[in-house]
Amino acid sequence: MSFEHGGGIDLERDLNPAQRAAVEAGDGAQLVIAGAGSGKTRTLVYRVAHLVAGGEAPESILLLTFTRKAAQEMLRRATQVLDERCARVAGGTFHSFANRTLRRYAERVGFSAGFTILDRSDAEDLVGILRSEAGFDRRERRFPRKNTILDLFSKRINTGRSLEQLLEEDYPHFADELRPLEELEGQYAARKRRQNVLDYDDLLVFLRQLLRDHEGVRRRLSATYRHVLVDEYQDTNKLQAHIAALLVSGHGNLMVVGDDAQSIYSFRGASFRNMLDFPKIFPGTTVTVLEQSYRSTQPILDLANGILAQAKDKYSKSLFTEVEGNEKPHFVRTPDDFAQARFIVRKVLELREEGVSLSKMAVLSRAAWHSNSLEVELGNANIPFRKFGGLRFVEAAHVKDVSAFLRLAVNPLDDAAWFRVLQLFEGVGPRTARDITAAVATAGGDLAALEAKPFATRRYAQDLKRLRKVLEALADDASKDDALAVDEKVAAVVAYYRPLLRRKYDDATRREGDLEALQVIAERYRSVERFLSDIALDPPEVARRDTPPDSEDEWLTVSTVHSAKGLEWHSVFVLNLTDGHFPSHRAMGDEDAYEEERRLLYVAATRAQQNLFLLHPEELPSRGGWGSPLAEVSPLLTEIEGFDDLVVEETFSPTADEDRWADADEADGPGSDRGLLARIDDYFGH
DNA sequence: GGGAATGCGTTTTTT
DNA sequence: ACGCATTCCC
Repeated sequence: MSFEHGGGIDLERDLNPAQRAAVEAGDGAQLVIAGAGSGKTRTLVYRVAHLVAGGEAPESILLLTFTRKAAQEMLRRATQVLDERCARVAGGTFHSFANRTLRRYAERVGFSAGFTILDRSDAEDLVGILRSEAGFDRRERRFPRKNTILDLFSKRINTGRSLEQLLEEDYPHFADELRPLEELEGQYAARKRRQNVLDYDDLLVFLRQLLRDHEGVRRRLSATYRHVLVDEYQDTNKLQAHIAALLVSGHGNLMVVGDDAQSIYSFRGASFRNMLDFPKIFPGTTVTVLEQSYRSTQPILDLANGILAQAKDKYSKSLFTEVEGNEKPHFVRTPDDFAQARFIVRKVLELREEGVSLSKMAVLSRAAWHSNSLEVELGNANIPFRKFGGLRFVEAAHVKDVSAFLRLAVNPLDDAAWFRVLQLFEGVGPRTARDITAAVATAGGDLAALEAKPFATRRYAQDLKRLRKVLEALADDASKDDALAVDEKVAAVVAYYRPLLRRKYDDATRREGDLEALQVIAERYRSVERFLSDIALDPPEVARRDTPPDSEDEWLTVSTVHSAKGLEWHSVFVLNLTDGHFPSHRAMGDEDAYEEERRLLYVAATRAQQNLFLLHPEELPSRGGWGSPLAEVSPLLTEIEGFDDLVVEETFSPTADEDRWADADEADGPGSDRGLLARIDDYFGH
């Protein structure tokens, strides 16, 4: 198409009337309620292109999205629609925007520009240190654990409720601990400030503070970003909504896009009420509703609408489509987990024979571990796949260890990093790590403290001495000519860390591979600070499962529903639709949580363009280990009115020769050579 | 007796 | 991978 090479945009041709209205709207506040697959991204892309085409400087447009990848993708598309100018539009997540802005204005909120960022587990470690310092770990009465404590602090910040309220509503059994928790919260804040570290919530809190309390800065930023666009607005929290509003306080040019029915992040304080309340903050808001789906067939939408019909609280909207196809979603019963995996393997191979590439198929689940046995079967059948969601590359213990060294080189006051690094040594546990950390802090970050009195005679004295040397080498002034590049620093850390790694893990070889990957990633960076903040805020995507190198471009997606947000595939499989897996048993007895499970299923179903398979294993290994209780069909499905008519029901059992011990070569059984063909293709290529 | 190492059971989602 | 409990070591 010619429009890809610039020369103006054809809104008439490329957009429907509702989309066009949103794209062409004038200045002011705008709310776009966009159903699944209704061209929400397209609308944002064209809006950006339209603004730039109309003469707006690209640098004065700010696009806030849920992941950095989403922003990059949109801006890439905008450059195709218009021209290269769109690549200069500012984009990223709220957190990365906060990071960039605070680096410039850190002093205004009592930090200095070199601050380091604590991810969730670092923050937990720090809370854990404070918790035991205060003696809460050795008390008679039960005291909340570090991750519960952090949940409380985080919810207070992100929802605006008070600690007292939160305890009462969500943790009544800890209601007596209000005082100590408040105290702990104060200490946590003070400690972070002293160490010049920020956690995820702080990035937002201090950005808001900066905007709210510093008029000059607010004006300058508001003048810099003359148009602010926010994607996935249903998954923003109060704090983020406040930040967006403050950012545009000078002009009111704010466009937010979202779908209340797809709000799936309330566990971290998000509220789709932000959508409902938006027009209250900005009277005169233009509201647009996008209801036509360009993604899914009508039978899939019928089911999706059916799921939503049960929802308690929503904007009403009803999706329709002109997409061709009348195949109803399949509701597939299998005897167990294993059969479920076999069904998927068989179906995936079958679809591929029909010409659907692996990259157009996805298997979605409620929780990352639900796909464990499937992954084994995919491996047996030689189906390349990539897994998204669950534990990430940079969250793996060995990667965290290496980045902790780098953090110390940048910021020797980072207690959480010390705590982690010190425990790598033989003879150092939580208690000793805490003492050494405290000694360094008292010395104001002077590494000489490592070789001072009490520790100099312990058996780990040599380790501390070497640690000091390594850290000093890393901290060498970056402006010097012979300073190490970022990847050289990573290499230096890895070389030092390797023996420690080998002592700690029996699968050290695999982990060393990850560290090599980390080194490659580091090559792209010119400063350790940047490298570290990206690791915390925009974790690089590294496939966690082996994909045969010759099929890099073609792999099946295995993902949590959360990580599938915003994406779509020709064929989608949803795993484990049983009472307790999807919905998660954790959501039982909590109406709001249960409603979120419903929206989650809605998101899963609306990822599908042509085929949707809902799987129900009738028997799953039970959680305790003993016995194998029958798994009831997910109430999320049985509650749907007319469910039986909305789906095609089928039962699948692997044939006898397809049993658990069957060799992969015989996996497709007699009478079928489809699987064989697929494997021949795999092996020889086309 | 304090603290480190070891083993066991459980596992929602993520910036 | 983590918390938790038990065992082991200095």
